[in-house]
Amino acid sequence: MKFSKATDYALHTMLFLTAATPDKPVGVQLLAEKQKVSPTYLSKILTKLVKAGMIESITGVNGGYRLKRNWGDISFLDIIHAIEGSASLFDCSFDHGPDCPIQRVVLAAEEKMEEHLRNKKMSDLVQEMNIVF
Amino acid sequence: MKFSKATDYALHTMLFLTAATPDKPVGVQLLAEKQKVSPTYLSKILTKLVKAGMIESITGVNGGYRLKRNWGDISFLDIIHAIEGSASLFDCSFDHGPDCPIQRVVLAAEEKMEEHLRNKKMSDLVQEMNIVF
DNA sequence: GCGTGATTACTCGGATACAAGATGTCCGAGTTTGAGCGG
DNA sequence: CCGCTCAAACTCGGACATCTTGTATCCGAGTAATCACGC
Repeated sequence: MKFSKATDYALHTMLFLTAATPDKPVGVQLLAEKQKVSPTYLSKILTKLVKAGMIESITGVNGGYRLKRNWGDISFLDIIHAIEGSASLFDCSFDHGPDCPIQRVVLAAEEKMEEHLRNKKMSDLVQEMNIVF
Repeated sequence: MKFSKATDYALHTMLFLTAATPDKPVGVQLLAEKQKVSPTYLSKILTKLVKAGMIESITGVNGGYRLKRNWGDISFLDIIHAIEGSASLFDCSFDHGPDCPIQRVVLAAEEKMEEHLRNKKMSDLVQEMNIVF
């Protein structure tokens, strides 16, 4: 029960892209270098974000990744779901009737967390901090 | 990022023990049978709960597991932490100064979830449901 | 009837096996920019 | 100066390799109740 490193990388990359100029794409090499991770691995992670429609990739020379137009709407939860999947954190494997009271409690708790993550946008962070990235 | 099955088993076992008579120990065989899991594996999980001080094991014939005296205080969070460990869900591996804004957001969200789990006790569940176990 | 020992029904802990997922690397393929070169 | 070609700088995607963790099993050891047996 832990967020994967991939999520860590994805969040930081999104923060960086949000803080950067939105027009120019940023190469995966630069992004990887900042976070001390191999470019190919980071590229694999970012592909998921592309498929989720948050960023787009520009191929060719001076290519890289760039935010899509709808940024500002992108929340922490969106990014986490894109990487980790959006399945619920808990599956009761025991069949005691239609619904499990334990599952109900845990899912309610999970919902609390997701609500917080849903309300936090990347753009909020950029505002409140002087970019030390 | 998912709760392990071990946590599932632990929660259900605790619910069962809470609902059962507190005096008599319950054999691991019965507990395992209910949840369709091997007794040896379940025993390994319950050992963690013993070490966390929630239950105690009675060796010998008619032995088994039994709640400790302080039940009623035991929350979902206690059980989950006993199984999964109490490390935080997120570690920022990037060093941008003293604290990471991303980490702050995620940990705050985690705290929301934990708060909910901390306030839910096993005894609450037993009351509100007619035991279908 | 009563003590004593053996049997039985349990849990405990370590060692081990297995599977799945996270992490990371490598390489071939496609794409765009830009430089070089010939006209 | 213009256009063509080619190399370089990129990302993309699949196929691996590796490592960690979760899941599960097996077995020997210890323990307590109970049963059997002999006195």
